Amino acid sequence: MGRYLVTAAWPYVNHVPHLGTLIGSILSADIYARYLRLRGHEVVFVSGSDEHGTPIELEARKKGVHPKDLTDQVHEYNLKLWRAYRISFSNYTRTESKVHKEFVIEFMKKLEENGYIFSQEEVLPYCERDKTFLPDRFVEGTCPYCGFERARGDQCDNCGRLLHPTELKNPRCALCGSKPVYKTTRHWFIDLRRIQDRLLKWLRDHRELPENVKKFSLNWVSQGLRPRSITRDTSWGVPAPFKGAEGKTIYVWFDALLGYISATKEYFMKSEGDSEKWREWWWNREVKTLYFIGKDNIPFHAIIFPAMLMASGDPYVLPWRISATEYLMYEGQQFSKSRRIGVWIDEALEIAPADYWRWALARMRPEARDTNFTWKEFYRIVNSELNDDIGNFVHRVLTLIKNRLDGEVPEVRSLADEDKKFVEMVLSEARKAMEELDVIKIKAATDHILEVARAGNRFLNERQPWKLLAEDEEAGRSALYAALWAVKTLAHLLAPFTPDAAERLWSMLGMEGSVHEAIWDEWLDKPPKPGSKIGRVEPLFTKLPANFLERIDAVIDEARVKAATKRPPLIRE
RNA sequence: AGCGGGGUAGGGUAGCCUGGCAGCCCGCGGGGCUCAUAACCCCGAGGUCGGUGGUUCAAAUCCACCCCCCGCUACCA
Repeated sequence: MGRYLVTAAWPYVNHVPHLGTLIGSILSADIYARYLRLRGHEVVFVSGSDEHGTPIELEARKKGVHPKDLTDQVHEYNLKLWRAYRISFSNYTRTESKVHKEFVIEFMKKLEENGYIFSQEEVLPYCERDKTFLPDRFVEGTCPYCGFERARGDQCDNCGRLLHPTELKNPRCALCGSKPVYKTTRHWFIDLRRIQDRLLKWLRDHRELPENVKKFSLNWVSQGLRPRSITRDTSWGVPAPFKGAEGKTIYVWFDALLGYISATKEYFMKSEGDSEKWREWWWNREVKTLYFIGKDNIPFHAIIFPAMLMASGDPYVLPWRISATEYLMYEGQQFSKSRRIGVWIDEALEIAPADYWRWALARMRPEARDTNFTWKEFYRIVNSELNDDIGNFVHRVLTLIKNRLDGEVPEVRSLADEDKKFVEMVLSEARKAMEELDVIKIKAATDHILEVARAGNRFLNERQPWKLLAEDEEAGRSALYAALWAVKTLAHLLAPFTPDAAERLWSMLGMEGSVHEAIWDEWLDKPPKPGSKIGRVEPLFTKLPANFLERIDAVIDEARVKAATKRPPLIRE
């Protein structure tokens, strides 16, 4: 038994998360956290709302409210959504929490004490009308290379050239359109150069990082790290604790990354009233830490975060595994809040239950390349995989036992050879699912779950227990017992993926307790208990209506309307 | 432009590290079964493995160059 700290990237709460955010970090992490618990490990699973930063400040300003009003509402709403999606957080907190802010301040002071912080003057674009410094991408203008009129200060979206805001012709503030001026300001930097060698060695020797993360990071670090600014001229955020930095805040990324630690601290404070216990997890080399993120986040988790931990001088455990997904596309396009492309996770729940989304998104998890979410694929996964393959197999077996054996799990002296062979095959698929999960191949694991159901269907067709029972009762009972064993195996395997359905199946099987507490290492090989009574049998899943795809536009519209009424006022459209 | 990832039947994917008849799911065509949620099972058709060149007895797999998609490039998060 080990200790695992599972983390999911913190959603940025300028809006409700979309499906890509869900599978990219939080749902993947949840499936994994559930899996680890089912393997008997001690798990702390944390995440939280990422609240600071310019985009939220501006969004709030646009709505005429304080940023905290906005993030209060979105945070509370997201909490409800995570519950609805059965995300099994130990703690889902926020960057505005007291524990977090204090932690960040202490941590930053430590970096300064250790000599990793220095300050330097910079000349940055400033909007006098909005009274704010503008991040590069908030300066718009005409691209000096291709003439595109809506080029951003960091990059031209038309020709792809990297730009600097001073290069833009007719520069203007992206918010109000007025011409920015340049003002001198002082910022504080973390000197990553001093950690470069340690970081390089750590990356090189790392055996658990996936290829894509490792290569990318090694390459980046070997090219030489530069100091990185960690303060911003804004009041929205964690106050920068450095001497002379009054009125400035910590750059949102550095604050958010430390949330993994502060969330753990807060968890033990809340659950055990212990404000020191977090160190048993973070200052402990035996603890394995996992990070579930999207591919755009690799540098922050594989370079900057470990660098910060090293620079602290404290014995922090460095990332053990970082699972970076590619992107989920929506019908061939990027999800986009501003262009209203995609489905948001509250809207999704108005279309299908959480279990269906959890399974479908796991099946579409972009593990190797960007993956396209299509309604056609969603429909196929729900109707043909969940219902036809899994749900119907379960239903076949349970109704047979209900109708032919009085709903009682049969006593079988010894399984017939072909039944034994089938059970062995089922258990071997379960082991394969575990092997895939052990290396965080979540999608591949679901293949083995489906294979159990498919093999089960094949087995029923071949053995025809309904016929056997009439010809040779003992043989029929043996076959049904084997089939039931497969159903029980499915209940275990489905638990991390479709927790509600797995639990319902568990009780249909007449099992006691919760499937989520049945540790696989102890339970998976256990045969169904003869004599126990099958509970009320009902379909595990139901299909999406046959005309679902035809009327998908209407379905989405209805879902949007319904979801909108439940949203807090500041994010209602 | 540089760096990382990816391109495999109509769609979704495995295989690539370590070369040996290109595997699986959906869809499609045909058949079977009747326990079950109009389900399930079997058989079949469908591939210039992004392109070109090379190494090799043999290349999806190794090498070189090129094309396309995504991400990052240090002030979006």
